[in-house]
Amino acid sequence: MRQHRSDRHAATSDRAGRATIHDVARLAEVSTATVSRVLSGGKPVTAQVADRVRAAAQEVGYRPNPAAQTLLRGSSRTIGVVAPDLGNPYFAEILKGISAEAAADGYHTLVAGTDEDPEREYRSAIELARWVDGLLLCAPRMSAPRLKEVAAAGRKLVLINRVLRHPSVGAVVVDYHHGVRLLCEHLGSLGHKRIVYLEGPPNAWSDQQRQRGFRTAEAAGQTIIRVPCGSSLRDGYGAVDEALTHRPTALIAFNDHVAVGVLSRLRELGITVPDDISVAGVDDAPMSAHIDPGLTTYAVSTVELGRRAWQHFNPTAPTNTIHLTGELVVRASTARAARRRRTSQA
Amino acid sequence: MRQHRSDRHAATSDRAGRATIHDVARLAEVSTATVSRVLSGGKPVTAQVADRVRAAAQEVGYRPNPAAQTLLRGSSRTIGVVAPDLGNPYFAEILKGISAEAAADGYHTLVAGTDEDPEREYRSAIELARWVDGLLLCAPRMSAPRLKEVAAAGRKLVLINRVLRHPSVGAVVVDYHHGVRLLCEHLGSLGHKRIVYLEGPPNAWSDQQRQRGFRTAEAAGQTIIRVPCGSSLRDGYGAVDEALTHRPTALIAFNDHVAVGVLSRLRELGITVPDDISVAGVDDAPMSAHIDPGLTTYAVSTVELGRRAWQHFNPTAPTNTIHLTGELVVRASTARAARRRRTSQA
DNA sequence: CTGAAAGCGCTAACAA
DNA sequence: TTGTTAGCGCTTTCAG
Repeated sequence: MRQHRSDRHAATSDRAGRATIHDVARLAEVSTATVSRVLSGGKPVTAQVADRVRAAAQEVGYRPNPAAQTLLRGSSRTIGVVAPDLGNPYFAEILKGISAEAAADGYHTLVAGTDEDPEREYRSAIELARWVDGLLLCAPRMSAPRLKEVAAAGRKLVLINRVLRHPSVGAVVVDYHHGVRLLCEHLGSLGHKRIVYLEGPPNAWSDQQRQRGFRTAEAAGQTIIRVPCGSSLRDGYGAVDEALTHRPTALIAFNDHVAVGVLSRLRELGITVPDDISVAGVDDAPMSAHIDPGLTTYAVSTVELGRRAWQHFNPTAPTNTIHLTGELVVRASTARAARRRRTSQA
Repeated sequence: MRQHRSDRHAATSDRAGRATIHDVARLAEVSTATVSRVLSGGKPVTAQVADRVRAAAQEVGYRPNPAAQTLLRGSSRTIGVVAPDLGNPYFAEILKGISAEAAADGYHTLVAGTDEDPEREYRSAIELARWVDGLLLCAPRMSAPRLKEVAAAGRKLVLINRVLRHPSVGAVVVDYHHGVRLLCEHLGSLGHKRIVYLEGPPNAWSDQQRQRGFRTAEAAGQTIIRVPCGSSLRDGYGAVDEALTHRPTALIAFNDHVAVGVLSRLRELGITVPDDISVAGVDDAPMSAHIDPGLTTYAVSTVELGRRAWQHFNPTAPTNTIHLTGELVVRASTARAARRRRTSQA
């Protein structure tokens, strides 16, 4: 007993999807070519034949084998998305946006998380490149030469929050330099002169852009102290104690998740925000408007990010770098700097 | 100028990945069969030939075409994950967990978000079913008959937070009945007798399980008032005003995200948690321990969920329903019920 | 141990 | 309008 089965009852739902085009052709008494023509549509076929084919296809529950179609067409109608941390809401939202756009155009989305590991990132990208029509790398940490390897291994490469000098690689980046400048100016206008920056992951291009913003602030006379941290809530929580040893009047976190961790630890320590210290984040996560105190941050739309990234996959689109500018959102976590206590040794 | 190119320089990185097995065979002066044998490993080949093949493959940057392999093997080494909302951190974490497990075993992960739409959910599932070796549906909203159709259309179906009477469908579910009972007992012991439940999405099986828990609480003498809400932060924010018209002493939200929205709105209204009203969530989101006040909730490990789900894809695993039990986490958002004011009309 | 040939399921070119 | 045929890139018999 193999593929065949003329029993009518079992057809509709039993092994739906396993039938081949030959089964349909046999049942409709036409050639496989005709079946293909009917089902792909827009081809010259007699209405009567078309109906017979469709009925047969329905009956056996035929769905074309996508691997066969891919092999033939040379396109899987699939894109790949690689992100450092799929659990991070920021990347989750980007994934949501891009996969929705892709689905609307009939594309599937393959994902891979890399746990911030540049090596796994590279391997995942190379691996997926062979499958997909286009590859989207979110905040890739790998080196530029490897990025170029990936570009060469695949059809189309698009980067989010990373730039690469390469003729065929598109990118969508948030202007974090601008964001940090806005944040620093805001804090400066509130009298803050001594600010700790809780740094993001090493190798993160977007952290380097923030650093540029801080250098601008330093040139303008502000004091910026850099403390290694990371990108998650826990990282923020864990970096507070060291940050405080530098006696800042304000903290700027790599992103809002870090900032939430920071607020949590400060609360534990009995330090009031914003009275004792101001805190700001970056990215405007959904929760940032809803926590207490509301978080001052730099807001960029992740849906816009996803949408723009998808546009890059349009073959007619120019392969350039799109810069997205956000805006300062001032909430309750920042306020006028507390007068520095002369000697505030605990 | 088509596929061929004997220029040595261009080989390594230029069009890496586009070379076919024939290119390698030609360069190594062997048959394609031998190339295949060498590259798939474990086949009898002379060491010398193997070296020559590997060198040739390296030189032209050969990577096998996955569509061809899939067509031949009948397996894409890919699983599909469908979730109502990819941006929701709960599903993002499940996706992270499952895709990490899958990747560790050499499987890829296809994703689809459905925006809570049962119709799109069904279509995505049917679509993916043809591609993948296994399908994971997170909290599916579609009807049982349709679920069975999906099960029939694909190779292996696993459900998260939904059960289905079907011999070949596995499931991993959280015992929300238990969770809600714990939450109600906890609140009961604090003197709460009038509790509003902010309901989850209609059609959500996991909401029905919570409802069972509430019926148990009602049988034990507590008063539960149900208010339609949803699953997101915004939903929670928006449902508070109606909830308050019922004058509860405590609120239980469908999940922690909803609860955060609730806390936010209560704060706006000048209502203090837990002094004026207690609030609890479900799922123990990462932020729940870090917000103010810390959220009392029912905690289940999403990584455990993902890991168990992956186990179901092991062909030797029994196709049963795994029940995951969580635990009550008491934090600052719940406290003894305030003495009811006789007439507290605003 | 290696090569030749068949064929996975489908679509496109060419005939009829 | 329809059928026949070739072949996408790979793996796997079956001979040698």
